Amino acid sequence: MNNLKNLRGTVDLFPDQLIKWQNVEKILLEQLFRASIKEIRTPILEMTELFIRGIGEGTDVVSKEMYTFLDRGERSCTLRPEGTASVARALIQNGISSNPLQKLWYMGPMFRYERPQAGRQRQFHQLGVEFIGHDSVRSDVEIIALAWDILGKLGIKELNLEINTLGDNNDRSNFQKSFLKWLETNKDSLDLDSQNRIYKNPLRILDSKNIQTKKVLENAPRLFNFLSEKSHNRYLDLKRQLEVLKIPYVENFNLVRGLDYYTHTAFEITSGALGSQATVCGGGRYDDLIKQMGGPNTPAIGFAIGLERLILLAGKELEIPRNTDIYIINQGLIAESLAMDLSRKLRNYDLLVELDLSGASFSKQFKKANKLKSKSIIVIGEDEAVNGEFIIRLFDQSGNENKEEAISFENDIKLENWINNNLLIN
RNA sequence: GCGGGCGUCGCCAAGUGGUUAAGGCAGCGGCUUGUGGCGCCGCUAUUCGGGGGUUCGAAUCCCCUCGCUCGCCCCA
Repeated sequence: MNNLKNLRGTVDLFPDQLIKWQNVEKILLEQLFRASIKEIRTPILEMTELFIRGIGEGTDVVSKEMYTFLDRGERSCTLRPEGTASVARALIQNGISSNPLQKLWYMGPMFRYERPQAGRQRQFHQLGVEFIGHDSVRSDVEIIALAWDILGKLGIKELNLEINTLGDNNDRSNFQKSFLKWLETNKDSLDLDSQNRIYKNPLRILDSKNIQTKKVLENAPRLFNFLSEKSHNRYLDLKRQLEVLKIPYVENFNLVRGLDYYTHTAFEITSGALGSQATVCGGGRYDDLIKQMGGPNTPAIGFAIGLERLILLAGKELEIPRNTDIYIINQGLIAESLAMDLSRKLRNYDLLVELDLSGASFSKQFKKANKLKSKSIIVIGEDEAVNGEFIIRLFDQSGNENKEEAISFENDIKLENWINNNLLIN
């Protein structure tokens, strides 16, 4: 008995499923290309320290969800749980000042040790976009619009955009002082999880889903009231610009992202179709991160889209594979090499060509071609090998006689004409 | 990390203590020894996620374990 299995929370993807992945990725890449956003690739494995400093020690991601181990050189390594910290590190390390304004994207696997469920795996994939060095409200708007449009391009309906502002460092520490006092006096009315967060990560308490806690929080001080005039105006401007673009949003004053580095704008795009893992896209501004990590003072904003959740939401039309254009039926020693040679020649065209390698009877090979819904077939057997010409035939599912032609192995012009007239029309 | 549901062939499943574990799809072989669809015929689980136990007897009952799934938590 084979007891080798994939690790929990990881999956194997097979061709049938990957059609949808490939189609989705193709649309994503096209949108990013058109918006002139450039790709960056950073290592999947990084020093553990990077995430502790970048994401924040108090976060759940860092404190209990990382895949961390010692390598053979006794260095503590971690499989990346998200992409932003690595991008920031790479930019700082390679000299950010020579290119202070950048629009970047990345895509790839991320790892978090969590209990798997629908839309949540231990190895999952994210597309992330980061605008580095941009501090204008317009960059916030472009980031949000980009995320919104990408999801729209994939035909995903019924999405909700939630926005909030977290203010700058100053606003937040003013708020936290007052909030902490309030938490201490109201500690007993909070749920246990929230009580545990009071000193570790008080902001997250705002995002609690506990009904009782939610109710009590209604009387808590609001971050919004601690915003400086500048921060406040920034937020109003963001809303105004979103309205101009007719991007519908809902304000959620309790929206706090789970990673420590966010400032000002925070947003999430959710879908009811995903069950409890409703967030398909999350992002926000992180003006202090790069400086905190030892780089120059560089504002930035970004988002990440969860690809597994995106695949769940994307339409069925993206699951349809392209059918074979030409299926080459062949048998016999000479015929088989002629067939192989012809298949190579056919790769010069935008055609999906499959060479039958089974050596099975012609009947079997025909059945296979039929099963694959091949648009046409080429037959090469001993007769064809002797005569120096092959038969190419249009081939529809009904099994009726179809237009066919004998073409010499040397007559490339005739072959090309036949392809142009019969296969490349639409 | 905590709670609920589930686990029979590659996929979908019937079977809830009693001789050989239905059926469908897919796959393979044949009818057609070199020509498709459709159709017809045949083959494909010594075994019920894994391990232990109860019993004359277990896929069916009990325990443990693994996995999936839903919710909590967290997040994308």
